[in-house]
Amino acid sequence: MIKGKEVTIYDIATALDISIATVSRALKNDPVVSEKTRKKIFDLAGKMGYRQNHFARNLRQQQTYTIGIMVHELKSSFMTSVLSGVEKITTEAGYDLIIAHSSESYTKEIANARNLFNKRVDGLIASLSFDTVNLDHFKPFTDKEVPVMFFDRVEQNGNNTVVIIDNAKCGYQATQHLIEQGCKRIAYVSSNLKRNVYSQRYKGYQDALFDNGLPFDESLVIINDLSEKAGIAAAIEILKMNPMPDGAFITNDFVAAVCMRTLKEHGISIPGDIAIVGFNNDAIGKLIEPTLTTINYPGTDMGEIAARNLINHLKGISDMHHTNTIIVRTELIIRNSSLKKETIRTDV
Amino acid sequence: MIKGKEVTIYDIATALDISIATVSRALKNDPVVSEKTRKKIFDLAGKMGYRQNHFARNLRQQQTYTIGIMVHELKSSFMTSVLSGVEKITTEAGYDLIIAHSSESYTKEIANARNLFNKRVDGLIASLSFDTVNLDHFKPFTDKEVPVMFFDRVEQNGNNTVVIIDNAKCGYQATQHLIEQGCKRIAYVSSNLKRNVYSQRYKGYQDALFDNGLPFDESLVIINDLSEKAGIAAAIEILKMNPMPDGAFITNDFVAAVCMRTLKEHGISIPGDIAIVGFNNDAIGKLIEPTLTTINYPGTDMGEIAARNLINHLKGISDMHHTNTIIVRTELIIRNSSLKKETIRTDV
DNA sequence: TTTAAAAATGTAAACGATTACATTTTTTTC
DNA sequence: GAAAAAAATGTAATCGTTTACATTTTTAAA
Repeated sequence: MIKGKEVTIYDIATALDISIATVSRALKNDPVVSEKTRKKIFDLAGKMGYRQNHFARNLRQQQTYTIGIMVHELKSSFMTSVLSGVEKITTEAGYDLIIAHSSESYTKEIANARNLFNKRVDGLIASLSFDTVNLDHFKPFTDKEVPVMFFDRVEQNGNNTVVIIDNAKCGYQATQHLIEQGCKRIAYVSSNLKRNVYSQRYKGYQDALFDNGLPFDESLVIINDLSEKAGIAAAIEILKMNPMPDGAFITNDFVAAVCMRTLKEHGISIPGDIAIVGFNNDAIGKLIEPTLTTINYPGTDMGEIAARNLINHLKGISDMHHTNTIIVRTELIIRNSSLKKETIRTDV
Repeated sequence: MIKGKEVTIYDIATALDISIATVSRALKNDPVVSEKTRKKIFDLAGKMGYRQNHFARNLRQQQTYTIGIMVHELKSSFMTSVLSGVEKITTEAGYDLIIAHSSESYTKEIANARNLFNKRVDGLIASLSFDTVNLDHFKPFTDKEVPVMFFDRVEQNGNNTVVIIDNAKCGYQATQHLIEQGCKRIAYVSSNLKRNVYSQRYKGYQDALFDNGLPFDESLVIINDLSEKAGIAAAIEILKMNPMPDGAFITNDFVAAVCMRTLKEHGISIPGDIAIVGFNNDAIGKLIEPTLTTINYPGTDMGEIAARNLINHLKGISDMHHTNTIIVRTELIIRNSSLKKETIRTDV
């Protein structure tokens, strides 16, 4: 069956002298058709090179079998992990995936939402951009009852279903660890506090200080974006602090790595002069020197969980709206950038 | 127009008491409809919240406005760059993108090809897996005249259209650079030589040795995959070589970084004892110590070029088949891992 | 004003599946 | 062996566009 016109159920029906209805039913494994004809149809379909026309099916069924995913960027290892988790589940379930990224721009995010809405995705998975101010652009989806699953960067006040990690706990853990290493003045380097991930880590940081009887000093807080430039700037600022902090919790591994490089260039020793904890468990953490203590952030799991819940909802297996918040487990990975007290580790 | 049934061109036609044909034409900006009615139709469509049904259109037009991209993995910064380049172009042109990745498995690649074929993508962009042995699984596409654009890892013997870099030249440049730094025994660490990217770099390596009157020594060649384990293994092998090489061309930045880490753990100084050149210009190159000399690999450009050519072909603007090979420019980025002679650089 | 040409609009048949409902065939029951 | 029940198959409408071809309306030419 090389080249030429596409094979349709009409062709199969004609060849077998039966009706298209039976062919259609057989191909869907509808138990109502007899085993004998089912086999005949499958055999011929295979031989003729039949492939289902999804457009005809989707048009008729008013479903797209497509799910959209909106992310703020594609280039971090966290996001590619999420993506591959989502892709795994959606592919298994026979759904297509449309990926839209906003490059952290609110305007672009709105455009993406509109685009995916017009493409009529059956469901949506989304993580918010840096400067997203509200969720109005998701209203068309909820109005049309298209389920939306938020992950990582979310807005928790509404009654959205979200998949997140416990950012406050992680922030607390990271800070607590630095304190245990003897740090007394701990800087907090992070991003836009409008986003839950950063504000919650901030809260954890503050709580840990408080619980350990350490003063909170706002001049130790540096807020910027996630660029290389921001990492360098943070280092410069840290160098200027007087007295210099003896610890820093930097909520992104890449920024932490850049920051560390700049500090080292200025003769600062890590962790000797300043102990550092990052966030995300990017691959770089094990390659830079010293190796970076960080929070492991299970991207693949988050992606799988978000996708699985969405699809189960679509298939009517379970109702997403009953589960409001899913929290994924994390862990502190201790490496050398924070170990003021203990011996060098090369095992993690 | 919240909730309820979807607005169709029938609704618009009825409301305006004109025919659906005119509505359809107006919405496509067919110049045959008068400016006056066009405006009326657009206004009402906006007001009623009309959105085109792509399934009806695609069914009728026998086009999917979807292009597929097959990659061997998603997690490298090179591949995400390619992806974002492709995505940019396809989105602008109104095409959807379906991403399929094979995790370097030939079997999975075949399955992905079949899947995308059944989804009836209008065009395909592909980079081959590690152990792909032939291109038979792309035959259905060529049979149905679905254009296929290969990039990076390609098979050049057929008459495929390919977007690549000049791997031989890059290999030559990297090796030449090491030689200029005084290296006499240069190891070559790479992957499966079945893939053009690695075999061509190998050729460049050999040619550079030859042109400089250096002997080619097969015992200096290490072939493995791209994993962390492979990087460590390569370092161990290098350490065992006697005499140890004074330079190494490692055709992947991540592997190079891991290898360097292991070498340093064994007390080897870089570039003092051994100078190293990587490949890809990953972000890690600027963060590890010493910073990594590498070949800049323009992922975004490759993605954009592949996508643009494919789409121009689909739109009939140009014929892909006239252009067989597109070579994208690259450059050697010299950093500290290879500088035996010159002074430390912090500027690149 | 009539007529020819050009511009605008309309009619109706695809595109390829799904599925409610109708009909036929087969099996079971008495 | 007839009637009833169950199983299998068929008929035809439907999903929302696009577009070849037909028709009407407007404009230009004579």
